[in-house]
Amino acid sequence: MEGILLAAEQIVVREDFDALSTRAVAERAKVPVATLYQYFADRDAIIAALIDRHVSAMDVRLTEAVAALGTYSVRSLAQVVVDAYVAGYRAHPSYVVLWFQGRVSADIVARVRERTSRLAAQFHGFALAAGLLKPDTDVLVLEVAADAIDGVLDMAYRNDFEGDPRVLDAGIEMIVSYLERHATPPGIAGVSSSDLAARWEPPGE
Amino acid sequence: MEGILLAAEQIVVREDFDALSTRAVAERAKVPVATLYQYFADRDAIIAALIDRHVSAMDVRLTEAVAALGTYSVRSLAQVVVDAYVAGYRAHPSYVVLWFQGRVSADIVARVRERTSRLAAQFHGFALAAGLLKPDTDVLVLEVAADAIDGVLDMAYRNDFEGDPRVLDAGIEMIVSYLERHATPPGIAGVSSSDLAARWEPPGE
Amino acid sequence: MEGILLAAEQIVVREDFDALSTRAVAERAKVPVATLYQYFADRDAIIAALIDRHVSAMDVRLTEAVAALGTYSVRSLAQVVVDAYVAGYRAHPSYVVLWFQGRVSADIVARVRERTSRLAAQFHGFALAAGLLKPDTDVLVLEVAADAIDGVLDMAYRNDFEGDPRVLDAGIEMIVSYLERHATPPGIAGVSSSDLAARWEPPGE
Amino acid sequence: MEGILLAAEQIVVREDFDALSTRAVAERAKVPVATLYQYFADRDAIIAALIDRHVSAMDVRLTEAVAALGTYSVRSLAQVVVDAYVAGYRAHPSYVVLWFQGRVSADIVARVRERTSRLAAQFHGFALAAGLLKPDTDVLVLEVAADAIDGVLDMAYRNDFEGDPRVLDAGIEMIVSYLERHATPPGIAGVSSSDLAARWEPPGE
DNA sequence: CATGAATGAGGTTTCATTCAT
DNA sequence: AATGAATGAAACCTCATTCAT
Repeated sequence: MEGILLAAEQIVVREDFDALSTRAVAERAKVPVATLYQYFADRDAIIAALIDRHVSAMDVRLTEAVAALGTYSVRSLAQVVVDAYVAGYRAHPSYVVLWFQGRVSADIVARVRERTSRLAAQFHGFALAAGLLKPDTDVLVLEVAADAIDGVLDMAYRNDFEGDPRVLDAGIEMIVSYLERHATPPGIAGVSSSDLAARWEPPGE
Repeated sequence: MEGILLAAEQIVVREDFDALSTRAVAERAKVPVATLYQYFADRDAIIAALIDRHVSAMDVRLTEAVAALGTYSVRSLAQVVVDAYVAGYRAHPSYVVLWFQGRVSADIVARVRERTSRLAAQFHGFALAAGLLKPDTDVLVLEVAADAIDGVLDMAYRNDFEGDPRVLDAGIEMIVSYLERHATPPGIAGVSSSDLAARWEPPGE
Repeated sequence: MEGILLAAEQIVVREDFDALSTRAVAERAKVPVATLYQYFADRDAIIAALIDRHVSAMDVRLTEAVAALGTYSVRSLAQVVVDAYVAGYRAHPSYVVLWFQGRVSADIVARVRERTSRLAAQFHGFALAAGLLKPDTDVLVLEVAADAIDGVLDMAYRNDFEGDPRVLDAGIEMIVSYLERHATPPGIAGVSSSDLAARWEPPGE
Repeated sequence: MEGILLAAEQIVVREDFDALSTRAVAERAKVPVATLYQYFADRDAIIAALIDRHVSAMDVRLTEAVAALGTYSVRSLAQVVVDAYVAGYRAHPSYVVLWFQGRVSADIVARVRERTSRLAAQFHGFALAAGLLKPDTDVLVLEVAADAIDGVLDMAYRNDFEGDPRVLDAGIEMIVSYLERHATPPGIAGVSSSDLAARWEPPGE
């Protein structure tokens, strides 16, 4: 079962998403196709499991990276998020393909969207409590920003398997400029972690 | 041959991109499958032809929309580009699917990228001649912006078949803020078309 | 094990005979598939057990119904047999499917045939002893009649899940007309149960 | 395409109906499986084509046999119908399996039923015009009789691949006794073909 | 006695493409 | 130029059964 997911990941990274067929996974994992169906209801379930892994790993990375920040500002938050993704993609190149091409069934799309909303809500709560965003800032702003980060990463990785750094930098610029419209002066200038009014909480399941 | 492309477009818009099989196209066009191969080398060639149509139509729209502007600024340019795309998608819903899911073969990807570069170069030439961007602005800036617009549209249409207007607005905001970093004061404030130092030239084939 | 057979029955009645897979049975019985093989040699053995249940239940019904008759004639016997089956099918709709589609392996076919012969012999012995059929009537006549009743029921239930009453009535008419060719005058006119020369014996296992 | 149907027939007669898989047909016909789908929409279409052949051949046999009768009575009609089927089954043993196990999809069931109705109507029209059945005889009687003949044949062939002649004879007895209840005296005694008031017409499509 | 895990064999269907006519 | 016919390859999935634990 571990082996199956590993094989699926390897296929995705060495070939492309469309190559992720049950046959190919089975062959690479060196198990009969029927064995796949012991662990996964169908092909979509394999993709979903892969994406879930990705999401979990990314959430851990993100949480830790944010917690480790020395200075909190909308810029440093945007930067740290993008950096976490980039680090994650570097460690597991399959994530790039999975994340941007794997939203294949309605079920998976819904799960990814739900997760984006959860993240946005978490950042919204934190940024407001910490005084980085104006008190009347709508959650929507963070949802759009989250989507934008997703889009920037898509752009950066679409044509460049390593993630085009110019696109990444430009993307961060764009997002920061958008967020700063809703930021407080400290949210723009930055607040030292020791002066922070709120604690960053890891997301619960 | 016209009929074949028409059929292909209808399939893409009524079903989805994966439904664009040679058999489906032939059936809808009411020609035998073998006949497709008289006009197109293979399935990818059909997709490429479809995308070429899209690109041509969009380029015409874009060119005309830019030429018709009353006031030129980086903001009005960004806005008019996004508007042109939105209008194009509204007129031909198949474009949404084609554009964001049709980049299927390396050949097609290369063509799309080449076209983005061409557009970016054109805008770069115009904006510099018209004094909207600082003279030392690199073409890169406009390529990144062009990619960003593409990404914003992708975001806006990914989850919402009509194009999420909030995402579109936020996206324009982001792009404008990025471009204004490289803009001249008139590029920010806007220049009346009658005072324009340069002419906007339609792109040649 | 009771649960397994119950599950199998439910599947047959809610879906159809082809849905009676080991997996489906195990799932519905909430036991692992492997556990089925503790109680049954293979899939056919489950079907056979199901049919055996059906046969036993039907035999009990039949025996009691015949024993309860007030007047004995070939007509009343044919009628009571068909009625007993119809009542059985009404009580256990799974029997319809099982009986007419369940003869799947040579083993099961042989068992069903053996049972038909047994029933025919029993009726033959009784009818002769009771003076309802001419003394020289061959067992064959009753075997054919038994098969005919089976056929009539098949006909009646093949197209109509409730059993087409017109077909049932016509079928009884046909069988009676056939049996009356071999019947004695009392076998046609009917004999009161109190005047009966022979006792109806329940079939032994 | 001829070869495909031939192969399908051979499989049905040498193995059984469940062995009629696309793979098996293709193998025996020595064509790739994909070729089947050039001529048949799916597996059911193959079965349907087989049954259609059967029906057509049987209808021809039936029509000719009835037309060749010297004496017309309900008995001779019942006999000739059963004889025609028996001769058909002898010539093409696959028909037995097809006819009694091939009614697998709703579509096929409907077609078979429609054909039975057509035949019944045809016999009804003829027998009334020829004065063999009482003028007020309902079509229903002939539909039930047609079903009964079907049932008798099923019985006769179910356990005996050659068709048990005792069952066939007994079956004819049953059907005749049923039909004679609705027959006119000439319908019972028989009418010479030269004295017949009506002509037997082949069924049109 | 119970069962998680594994699996070989097979099921139906679709695909893009070629080629002789 | 047009096309009917053919097809190799692959897609996803289900099945009954075994066996080591």
